[in-house]
Amino acid sequence: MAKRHLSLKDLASELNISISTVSRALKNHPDISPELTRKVQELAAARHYVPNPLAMGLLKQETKMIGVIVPDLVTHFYSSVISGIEEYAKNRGYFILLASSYESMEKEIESISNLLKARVDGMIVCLSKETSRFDHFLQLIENEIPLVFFDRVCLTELVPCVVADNRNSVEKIVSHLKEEGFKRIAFISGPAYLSISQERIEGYLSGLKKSGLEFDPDLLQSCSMLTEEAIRITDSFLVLPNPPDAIFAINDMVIFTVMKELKRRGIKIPEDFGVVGFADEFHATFSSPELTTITHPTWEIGLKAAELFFKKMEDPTFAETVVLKTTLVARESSKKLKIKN
Amino acid sequence: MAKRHLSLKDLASELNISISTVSRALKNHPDISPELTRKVQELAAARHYVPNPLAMGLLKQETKMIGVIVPDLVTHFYSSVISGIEEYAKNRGYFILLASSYESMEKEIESISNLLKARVDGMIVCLSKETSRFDHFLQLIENEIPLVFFDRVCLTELVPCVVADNRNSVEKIVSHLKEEGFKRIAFISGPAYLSISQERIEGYLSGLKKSGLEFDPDLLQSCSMLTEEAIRITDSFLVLPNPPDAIFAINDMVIFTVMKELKRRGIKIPEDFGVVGFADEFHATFSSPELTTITHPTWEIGLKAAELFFKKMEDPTFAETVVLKTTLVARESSKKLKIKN
DNA sequence: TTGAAAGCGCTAACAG
DNA sequence: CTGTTAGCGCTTTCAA
Repeated sequence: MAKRHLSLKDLASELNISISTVSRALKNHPDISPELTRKVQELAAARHYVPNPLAMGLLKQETKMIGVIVPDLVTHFYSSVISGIEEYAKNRGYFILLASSYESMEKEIESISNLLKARVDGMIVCLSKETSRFDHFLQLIENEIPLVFFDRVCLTELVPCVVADNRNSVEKIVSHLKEEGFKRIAFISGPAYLSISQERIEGYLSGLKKSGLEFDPDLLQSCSMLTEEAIRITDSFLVLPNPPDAIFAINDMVIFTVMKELKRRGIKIPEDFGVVGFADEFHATFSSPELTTITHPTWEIGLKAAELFFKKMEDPTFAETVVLKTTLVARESSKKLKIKN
Repeated sequence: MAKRHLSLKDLASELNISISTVSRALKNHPDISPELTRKVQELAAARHYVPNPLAMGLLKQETKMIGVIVPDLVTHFYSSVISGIEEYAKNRGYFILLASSYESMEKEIESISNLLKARVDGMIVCLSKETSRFDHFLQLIENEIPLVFFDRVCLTELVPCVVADNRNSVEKIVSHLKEEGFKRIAFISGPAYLSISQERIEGYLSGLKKSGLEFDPDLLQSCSMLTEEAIRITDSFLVLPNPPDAIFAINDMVIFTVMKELKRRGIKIPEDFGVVGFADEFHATFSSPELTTITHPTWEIGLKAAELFFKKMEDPTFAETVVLKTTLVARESSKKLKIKN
């Protein structure tokens, strides 16, 4: 319904010159006389002329839009990464087209198809937790559509990736809990086919070894990340003949649920049970006790993903994986020692 | 870098017919013979032909994109509304172009300009908390660019709006606290020029009256919604000669901060002090005690805003304000009575 | 029943 | 130094 936007033609007819002259004047083409150039640019500014991206896109076969697919929008981790991507993209004159997979592979595939319909120039993606096959991404790669993964990644030999140092993060958690005096550390991991699950399990095993603790298979469980399952797993830990005295989980949602379940059972945190989260959701400091977590550089992950995206656009063979450092923020939920003093 | 997408021309040359025939066949134009139509459609399907939105857009002067401006992405309220908008838009074949104002009027204006450059067909906006002048929106209206506001709104005679029933929400809070036995209820509001602040203050006053409580100006404060100011106001309440025994705030961020400050001072919630939030951030149930809040139908706000947007596209004079009901979810932070039993 | 041509806004090669 | 023209992909008269 909007009024027709101003076009080069309008400027041209107003100045009684040709369209191409206007076009050239606006880009300071040396062929155009300085006075004319100035006159054209002044009129364009006065009229708030904005080039039509559709026309440009049609001509150049590019939309200057990046499709971004995340499992959901409402998790702080993702929205923060998106903000980072948006910031970097904006500075390069690109827009972001957002799509949610709602943690479903089917919706992920649908999102890709939608973004393709919108002719995005490429995509930045965090896999859904269901995604165990990668055909839909292979197809993008075959069509030479620039692609970057972050956090939950795959096909790392073909696609640039940005990930947190998951292995090291978990090692930090284990050693921190050990130092605080916890001995039997349980880990609720995510679906086995996810890269982040595998890396964190590796970190768990190596962390235990480094800390001189034994690995007990009973203390390592995979979780679909649903509330009910987090509760079920927590309960199953508690009834073990030799139960854990500390626990950490693949993300904060799960660990918040665990905390709630522990508190419901009258178990004291951190006196009886150490608890550590993963991702540092915004509200970690509002829980009681405040949650010790691994903090991810979410904004930087977004910036880096966008940076790699533009590299990938320039060089189709580019496929580096960037690993970003995380930080363990020790809060109350794991401070057994302090309490004892 | 991506391979050139398939065009009508490709299909036409493959079938040795003209482009316009292919175009017509694909939209089941009656002029085209059934067999040809079938043949064309089969080939198009086999080749996964997707019409080029840039070409369509250029022709029809529309991008099928809606610009959405929110104060930030990482607040659950906004990301949830966005999800709702996205859902509705997707079903109508529209995409969403996202922009954050970061609660700054300057960035809001910049976002509008950016979205205009991208030639969105219109915008759905929640005002930044700084926004006290509306020239930038008046300009959109003058240019007949469809616009819808949600939550924080303005220019309601000209623009369709979706808001929560703020007045009634606050009345619910006041009467709930009164019933729980609290007598001096303080309210930390937002900037005075925001519609939500005004409505909630109205609800505060009428709620007090209905509950037979007296209004004490000392107990009503405006807040910029920054952490430091929330702490300062909390402290100022506590040193009053006649301090409040309950408090609620314009949003959950502020009230979480207040809770932390109260706890830090050893004040017991809800025994000594009742606390109620506004917006029901995802993590309200993870705080300790669990936070009583007003729940907003965020998803529905998004759906409705999108619905109004399409109405506005069809009818430029349309400017209805839709008011959605909220719910008070009573949790521990306000349950004085239960505790006493 | 089908094809040719114009035009949406823009750039770039080619003329003048 | 400036104008003309073709073409990006598509729809839509107008012609055949």
